[in-house]
Amino acid sequence: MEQQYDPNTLEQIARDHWLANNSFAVQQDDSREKFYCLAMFPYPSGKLHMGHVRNYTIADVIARYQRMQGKNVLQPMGWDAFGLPAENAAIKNNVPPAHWTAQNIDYMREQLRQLGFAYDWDREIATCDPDYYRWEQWFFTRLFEKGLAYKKKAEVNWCETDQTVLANEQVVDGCCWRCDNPVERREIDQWFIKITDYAEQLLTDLDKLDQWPEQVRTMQRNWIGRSEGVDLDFDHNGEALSVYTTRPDTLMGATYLAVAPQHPVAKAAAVSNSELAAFVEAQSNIKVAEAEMATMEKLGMATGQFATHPLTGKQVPIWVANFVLMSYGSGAVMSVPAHDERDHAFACKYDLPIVQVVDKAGDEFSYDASTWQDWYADKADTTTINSAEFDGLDFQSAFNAIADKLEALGKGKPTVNYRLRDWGVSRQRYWGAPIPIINCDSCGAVAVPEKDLPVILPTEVAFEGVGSPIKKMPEFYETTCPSCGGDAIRETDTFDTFMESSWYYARYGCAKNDQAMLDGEADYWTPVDQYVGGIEHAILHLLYSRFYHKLLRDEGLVSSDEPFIRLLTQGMVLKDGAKMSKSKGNTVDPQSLIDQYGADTVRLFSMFAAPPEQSLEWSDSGVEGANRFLKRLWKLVHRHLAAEPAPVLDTATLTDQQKNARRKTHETIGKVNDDYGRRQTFNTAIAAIMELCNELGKLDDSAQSRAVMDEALRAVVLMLGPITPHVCHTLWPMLGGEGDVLNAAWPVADEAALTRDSIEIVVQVNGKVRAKMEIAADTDKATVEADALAQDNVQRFLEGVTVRKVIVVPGKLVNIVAN
RNA sequence: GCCCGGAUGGUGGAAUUGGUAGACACAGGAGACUUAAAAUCUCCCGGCUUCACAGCUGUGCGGGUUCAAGUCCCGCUCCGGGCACCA
Repeated sequence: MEQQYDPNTLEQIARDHWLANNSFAVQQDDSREKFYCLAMFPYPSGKLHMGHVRNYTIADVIARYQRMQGKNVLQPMGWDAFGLPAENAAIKNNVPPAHWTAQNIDYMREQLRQLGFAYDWDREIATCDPDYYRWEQWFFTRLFEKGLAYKKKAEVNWCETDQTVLANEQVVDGCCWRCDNPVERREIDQWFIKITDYAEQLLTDLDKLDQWPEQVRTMQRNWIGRSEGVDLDFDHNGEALSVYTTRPDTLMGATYLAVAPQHPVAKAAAVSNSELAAFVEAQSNIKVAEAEMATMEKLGMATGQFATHPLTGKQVPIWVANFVLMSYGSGAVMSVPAHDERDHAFACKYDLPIVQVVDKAGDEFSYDASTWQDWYADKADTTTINSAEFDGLDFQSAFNAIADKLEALGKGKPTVNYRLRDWGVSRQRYWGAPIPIINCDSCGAVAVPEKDLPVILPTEVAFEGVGSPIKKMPEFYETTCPSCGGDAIRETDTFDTFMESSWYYARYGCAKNDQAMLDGEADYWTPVDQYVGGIEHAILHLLYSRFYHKLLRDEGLVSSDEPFIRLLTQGMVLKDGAKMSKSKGNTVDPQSLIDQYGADTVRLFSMFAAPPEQSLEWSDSGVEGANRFLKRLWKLVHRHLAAEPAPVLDTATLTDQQKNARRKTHETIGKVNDDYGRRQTFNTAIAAIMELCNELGKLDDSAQSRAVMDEALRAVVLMLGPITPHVCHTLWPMLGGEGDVLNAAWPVADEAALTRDSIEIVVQVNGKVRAKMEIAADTDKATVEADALAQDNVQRFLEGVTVRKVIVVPGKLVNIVAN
């Protein structure tokens, strides 16, 4: 054994060994329990950043740990290869997105290899590969046939100067990021998938995801936003003007209606009202993003139109309000300024009437229409007033009574509504999977037949200015209708990249199958047992994937209901308290660290610096510390092997020091196992192993001490195996381990080594620690109490006061309450 | 604006079910080894008081519950994630 720890040499040898033995390739094996461990695949942006290193190290540690538990572990890797940055790079560097992407993939694949991740590279996929996206296209045509995909008008950010659609991130302060001209909203035809048909399932199945962080489930629940309310009709010139409300109990307090600027009533009124037309027009210059809508100034204008209240028959004015969303509900709301904060602010601003219809008993609940108070919106312990026949009811009774009345009149019905909107999958961009639809003047939208799939995206393209090259390529879009054979135009929009990332996890199960999207092996591997990725994906990616999995299930392609059994959401990597970014100039390149210290040190630090779910503050000196620990470990093993071989362990003859070291070893095994498996707090597992190593360093060199050391070092190497696989691969055979450490059995704590003769008890007086005492582990409660009271320092604090109560927490502490 | 998190020494963090706040590291200080430096090893290390024993104080801020609160409850502040076309 070399005296010095030399990561560069040993890491290369370990990786060569894994490569030569194809150590991480796996097949279906029904004789063993399967474990599918997956980290969110990267966008091939150029090179790995620290966030990737952290993400993939966490997943690799879990995969290797599960493998040592004897499971058949699949851990694949691939590339989320379509997306906007490739187009930006194409414009900037004049290189086609396909080339840029391929280069990045090659570079990043090599970096992942250097980090020693246990991937089955035979299953690698890149979403820009036609062999991948052909199945996505095929599946879309299936959804189209089932009526789950449809076309409708939807708004986009439009730059008139560049004649192009902009992504939200390309709109800066309401202007185009390239030409700096104001952006406007524009309605265009787009494809949607009916995720709302699955809203209820997506909501109720969250209850099954008991191994997901509660916060993610809460976010998804809120995002889906199920509400129970009533759809009701006001009458507008003989036509029904439908609104949805969750507060039908306040219907008698509805004093006006508010409609979205795009609402037909608003548009119609604007025709003969130039002021209104100008207002509606002016409201179309805001970015298509909810945050923008919520923070902009709430503005409105009267349409001059009136609607008839369904119960009172009174005329109420119809206003256009810029905060009413056309895409939510019917694009119109009834306004009850007395009991809704936003309506109240709006009514005060525009001097609209406010009628209180809900009251609450108690002096603290006095009503003043000029000032908003939170209780106005309460639903608990309230009574209806000013509501004619509906007076004197609580929330639920009023809700039911008014809903029943509306239903009887044929003017409304109870409805369940969702905040969730259908998934818009059209993108007016080049670098994405072409939508497999042909538009024919006589037949309409026709799906590309299976035999003609995939619709291949041309890759040898030049970016001349902005706009998608395929929209200027007749050889791409000129085609014939599969239905009537006449001239037709191919769809030139491409899919949202969430379409690719919503099912890739399943495709890894049968990455090479060119006959089917998914097969039996894919069904064997799915669902993913452990999914690891950034918290920023808590809603969109994870919700779309859950939806897609149910679509795949309903197509008979998988047999499970949910794609990811256990989810670990990792925090971000920070430097100087801020997210690493090129613009801040605070990036750390993992490559130089790997070159300097080796992959094991980088992996060790990533896992040690913080628990996975928290953000991680980068520290160069911390990396050095991780490296120092590995050097110490190497030295500990070297010293052990340089001495006489250890005799057989004889637990009966151990000294107290040896017994303590051995107990520490087995306590550590127990703790580390819990930290890896249940808690997934790898930082505390590493700390415990460090503590053990510090203890072992103090052992003398007697024969039985060497036996204790031998057992302990083997346990340490096994426990560190998942985190620092290269050095453990090297040390394992030196310590007499058989085979590769990556296949070795995970250590199990010896219960017999854990017993203690004496324990330390803390003694408090009035909750403050006054003494600590060492007592026999089997001391009875009365004796513990007596011993505690007898402590000198305890007596000092009991002088002149009376003991009222003594609380004994067995094995932990005694608290003496006195005054 | 709305939804979801977070805040503990000089720094990263630990304290798992309400029971010893600061494990394990980093930085710093002192010492050993060395001609010297690096490396390595040993010791100290929240603040205040104290020769010492020990005491007081302390987990973003203000209240509360409890024998006992970093942990639970109420009200704030600041920081971060998401908000449907960044991925």
